[in-house]
Amino acid sequence: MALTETAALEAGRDFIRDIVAADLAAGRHRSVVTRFPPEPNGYLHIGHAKSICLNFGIAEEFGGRCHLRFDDTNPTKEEQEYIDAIERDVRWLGFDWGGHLYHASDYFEQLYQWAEYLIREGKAYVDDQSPHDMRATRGTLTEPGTDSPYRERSVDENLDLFRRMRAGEFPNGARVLRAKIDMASGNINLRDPTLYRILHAKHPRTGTTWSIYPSYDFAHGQSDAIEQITHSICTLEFEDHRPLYDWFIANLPVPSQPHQYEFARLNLTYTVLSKRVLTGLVREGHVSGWDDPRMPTLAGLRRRGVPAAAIREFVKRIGVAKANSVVDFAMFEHAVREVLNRTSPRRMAVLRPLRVIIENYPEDKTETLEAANHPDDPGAGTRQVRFGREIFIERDDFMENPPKKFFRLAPGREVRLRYAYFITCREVVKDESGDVVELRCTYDPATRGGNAPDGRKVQATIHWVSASGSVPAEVRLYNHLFTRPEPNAADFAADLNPQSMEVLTDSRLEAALASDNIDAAVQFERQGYFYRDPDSTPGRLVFNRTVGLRDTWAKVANVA
RNA sequence: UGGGGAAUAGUUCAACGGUAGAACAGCGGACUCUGACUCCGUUAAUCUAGGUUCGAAUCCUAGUUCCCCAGCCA
Repeated sequence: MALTETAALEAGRDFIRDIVAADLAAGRHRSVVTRFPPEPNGYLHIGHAKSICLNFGIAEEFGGRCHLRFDDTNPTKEEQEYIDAIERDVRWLGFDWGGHLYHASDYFEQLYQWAEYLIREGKAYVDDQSPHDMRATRGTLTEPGTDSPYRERSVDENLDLFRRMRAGEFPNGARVLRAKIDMASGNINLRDPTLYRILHAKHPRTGTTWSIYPSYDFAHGQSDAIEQITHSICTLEFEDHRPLYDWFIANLPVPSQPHQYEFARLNLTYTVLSKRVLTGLVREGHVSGWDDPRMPTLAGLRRRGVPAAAIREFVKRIGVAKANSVVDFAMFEHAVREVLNRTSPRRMAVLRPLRVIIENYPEDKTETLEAANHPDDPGAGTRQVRFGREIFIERDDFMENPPKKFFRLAPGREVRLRYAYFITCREVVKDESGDVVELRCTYDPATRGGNAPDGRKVQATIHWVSASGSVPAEVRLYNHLFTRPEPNAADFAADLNPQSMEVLTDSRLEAALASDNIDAAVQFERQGYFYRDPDSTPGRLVFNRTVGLRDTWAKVANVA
């Protein structure tokens, strides 16, 4: 099938898409088939999203298909929970494998038959060496290995032993099946790699049917071949497995000839994308779970309020190449803001409230004012917000002794309450310790809705909620999980940011937020994008900050 | 002293022998009922040394630096 020009333009170009396009143009394949092959031993993270978008994206753009295949060859590490989570997350990201859901374990019998085939061809043997001895005879990076004393067993003996391995006659670790390639190869993967190991373990799908399991190398390429995968795309660390991948394809009667291509995995500043580390964070309780909003997992990002579209947009922007790289986290935040700015309804919320009494506003009066749901999109409609004599503003929006560049409320100064009135600060009320606890202000009734008939200007517009028109809430602010741009994965606990989560317990939200039933992030005006957390109860809303708005004032304030 | 890869603005990615370009970040400005958004401007790069060529980021040679590989993990 041909690639449409618009799809090509939108997709952008990278060396892998170039290869696919060239293969199609040269007629090497009639259509492209890719696959995303996760091992179900953890949750998917944003690094996987890069691979998912690449594999499913290429299939989409070139009119082919992409399979979801679980690489479930190690039952000691894999769990059903992960299988379920991975399917959910790929779907959430926006991709569809149609009927093409597969498992390496679907091919266990075929793989086994191919292993016997290699034995009969004299290209595989059962090795009785212990793991320790195998390591010792493998050689080093600079010295060749030495042949196993079991390397020249007869085909019959190998077959017998291998069948007995399958039958479960031997304990874990007693023997392995190895390919007979070259113990002196400069590529260590070719020094008689292990094809099967004995593992008396229950597999999530095959149960106790098997007591031997194929290695990644023996399973992956052949699974690709069975599924007629044309382009098997993986990360750089598999580059020197490619000769082995090709060796199996060349030496086995497989139904197709897939090729492997490698790209650089994603790294992000202030983030660790390693299953080992992510699993450690969860198991050691540094986070509340795989879906903790500080986690770079898709589940965590989703709970934080990051839309799938933002992740796709981010992946599109970072490109695909073969050079190791670390992407600035700001690039990710930019993609999130870009999508959310376009799509999020606006609301007002006061995170750290400061009480304001409007002295000239009648005690018993309240009124409703109209506020736009999205200032740049009239089609988004409006909502009513309640105003009254007692309101709350953000503590940060008042300074008793403002520096030159501070435009917001200060004693004697007039500002606009968004969509409401101009107010002027008349008096600052403090407690015994000198902390500001309340402001006494006056409002100008003529400025209703936020415009002064006399055309006078104010320097700032601030957000607010009224005491009677708001509900209390908990708001969770997140910062980087790690303190350093490039955390030490080997000792990740040392680089954890103790301030990665700040919980505000007495925020107040515009009442509409209590009844909104929006399953997406909302912009709290002037602050950022926030998403309702499942910890919310009917009586107490909990919101997560997805990402803050750009804050140039913070920069100015920091410099001063 | 083995094998496999990679080197372009601060960061990520383009440029496929013919004017080194974009995005993010930074800086300056305009606009603004969000110090947001948007818009405008601006700083800033070909790892080094040779060679081929009218012309090299691109081809060749030598070197430098960085990454991956010695699981019965993937």
